[in-house]
Amino acid sequence: MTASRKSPTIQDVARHANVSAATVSRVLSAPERVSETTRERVHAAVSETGYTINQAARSLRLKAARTILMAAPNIGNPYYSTVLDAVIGEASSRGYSVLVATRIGDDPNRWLHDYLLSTRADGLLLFDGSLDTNSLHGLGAEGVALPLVAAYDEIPDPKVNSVITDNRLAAKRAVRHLADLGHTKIAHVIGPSRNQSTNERLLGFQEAMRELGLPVRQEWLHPGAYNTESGTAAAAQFLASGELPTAVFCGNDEMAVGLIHGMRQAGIECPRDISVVGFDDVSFAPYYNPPLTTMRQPREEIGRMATRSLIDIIEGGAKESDPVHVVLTSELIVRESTRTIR
Amino acid sequence: MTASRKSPTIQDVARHANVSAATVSRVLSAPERVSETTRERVHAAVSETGYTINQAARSLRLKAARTILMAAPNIGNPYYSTVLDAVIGEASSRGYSVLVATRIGDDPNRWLHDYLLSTRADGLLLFDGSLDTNSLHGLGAEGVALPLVAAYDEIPDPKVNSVITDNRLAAKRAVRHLADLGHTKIAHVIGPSRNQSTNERLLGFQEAMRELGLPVRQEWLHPGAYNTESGTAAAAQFLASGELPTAVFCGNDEMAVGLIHGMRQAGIECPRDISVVGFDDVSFAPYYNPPLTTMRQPREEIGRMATRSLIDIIEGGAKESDPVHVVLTSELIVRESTRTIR
DNA sequence: TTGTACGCGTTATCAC
DNA sequence: GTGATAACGCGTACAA
Repeated sequence: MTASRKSPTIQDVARHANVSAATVSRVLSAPERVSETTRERVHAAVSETGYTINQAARSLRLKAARTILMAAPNIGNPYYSTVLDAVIGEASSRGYSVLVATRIGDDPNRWLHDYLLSTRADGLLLFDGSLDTNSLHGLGAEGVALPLVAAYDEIPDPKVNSVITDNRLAAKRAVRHLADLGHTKIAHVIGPSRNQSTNERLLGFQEAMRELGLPVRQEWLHPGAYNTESGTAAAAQFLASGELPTAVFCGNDEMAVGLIHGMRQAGIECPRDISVVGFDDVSFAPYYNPPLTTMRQPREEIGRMATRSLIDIIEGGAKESDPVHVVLTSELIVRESTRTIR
Repeated sequence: MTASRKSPTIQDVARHANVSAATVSRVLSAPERVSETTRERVHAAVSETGYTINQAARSLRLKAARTILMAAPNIGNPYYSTVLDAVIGEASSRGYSVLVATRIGDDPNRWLHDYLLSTRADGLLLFDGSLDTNSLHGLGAEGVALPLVAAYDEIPDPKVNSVITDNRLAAKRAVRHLADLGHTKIAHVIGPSRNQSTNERLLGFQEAMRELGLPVRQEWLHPGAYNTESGTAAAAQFLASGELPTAVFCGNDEMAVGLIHGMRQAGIECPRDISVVGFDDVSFAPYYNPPLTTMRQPREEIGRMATRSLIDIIEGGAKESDPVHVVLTSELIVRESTRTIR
């Protein structure tokens, strides 16, 4: 209720404890370098005054914010939000805060400047596959080493640290699963084309089909957008294609669900009439009706590993020489949305 | 490739443009207060040097970080992630960054200190209903006005700004919908008890049942945790209760889905044998099988409004006198998981 | 073990 | 319209 008083500074604490500001600072960051008695006095003064360190001043002095930035295309998507959860867990356990940004806009360079080269964030966790790593790496070349971990897909630039999953291999395994069940008429719902993981999955699909000697029909390739709506649109497209595929490999679970929904509207039941494989194994996948067969992405693992690498890079200094490349494997989870062909 | 050079400061720009640092600062924040010609010269110097403002220094000087903090219990939950998406959208359109924190820990005071009273964030968006607003408000009383908007439920403390939904009313409407369909044996899957919205929904359920002259059976009340697992557990409990309810009102969609799944395992089909109403209308609700009847929460709206209020408070200074209280209404979305009783 | 003095990069204030 | 100057709060040589 009192009028808004200035928050206490390290000087105030120093006065309270009859020591210098430097000593207070030492108590807070290197307690062993100060005597037992003064340490106690300072601690008491800290709680008396309700002192909290001023992060802005600290960041200015240290040229580090102890904050990382996670950039994702759409945090409302369950995939990214699960990853974010893991990122926050790992980061905060190491004393880092997490800044989140979406919809990066058309000028990633300007944007990155704003965030990273401004003592706002010490490093970038890049989950946006639609971004060009060249323009990012260009930043690093300006003289400032940019701690960056890309965690969305096969990175073309080996200089960029990355945590990825084997999208292509995973896609092949999904298609093989369908083929093992006797399916030969297999369609694919593709993700957004700007996204690199999309392309890897498409490549895996095509590769598997070729290896199996199965034809890829253009009408059975639907360009989607990783959301339920495009799954439903895919269903409409396949329905209109004259002949119906007996199985569909979808680029993610949301599209799979949209597809199944759309098919059901037309009287085509999954898995009775059509088998569907999703991708990601989002939280509701096992609870869907039918429970979804899908490629599980180790989302928490991705978030954890990427964060760990990034902070290691930040703290270890920029060891430009040896970029980290982690490849995690996806797992086929067979549930009830796929079955042997009649 | 060059050795890591220091990033350019406002002084460097000033030298390049043959002006003082003060002028550069003015060009950046109040361009109209500087002549056309020097303005151009400064802009040129900015791009030549690749200058970016140092936010830490700026925050230190201004005592503001242009950053807000969103605290939520679990960002992996689709409910919060959708809200976060809206929060980020609104915040960035007003030039603010968003810091996200979960797992606040046992000492919210200390935690808030760290984040808020340290020029790291200018305000708090509180989505964690398990937190005690008293200890939060206590902070404000220490002399520092804490910009805070609580956005999870009916706030007991009228001094705290809030954006809420009418949970109790919404619960009543859900139950009435079931009763209108002829149901009298109605169960409820409750959310986590620490959460206040849970209690409001429970209260609404009980109130509606009383007004309808319907009995509330203890075995048909299941204490859940807002996740799919507890929905399945609820199904098991109801199955074991001797008599099965013909309808269930679930505290959120994830539990509804878990319940339907669990029931199906036991041969009880929804909506044939049991009607289910969820809460939230998460993204997959319309695509579930059966499409879920649910109370839609205006999640984006909640995120937007809360963020807007918070930033207004931050920028308008702490007008302690008139806290903002926004109540948004939920909407009943009737789909196919509910039907008239046989 | 502790204190002094300086600088991190910015903006507001006051002159000119 | 523009420049000089001080101050924001902290950490760290260096000195004692």
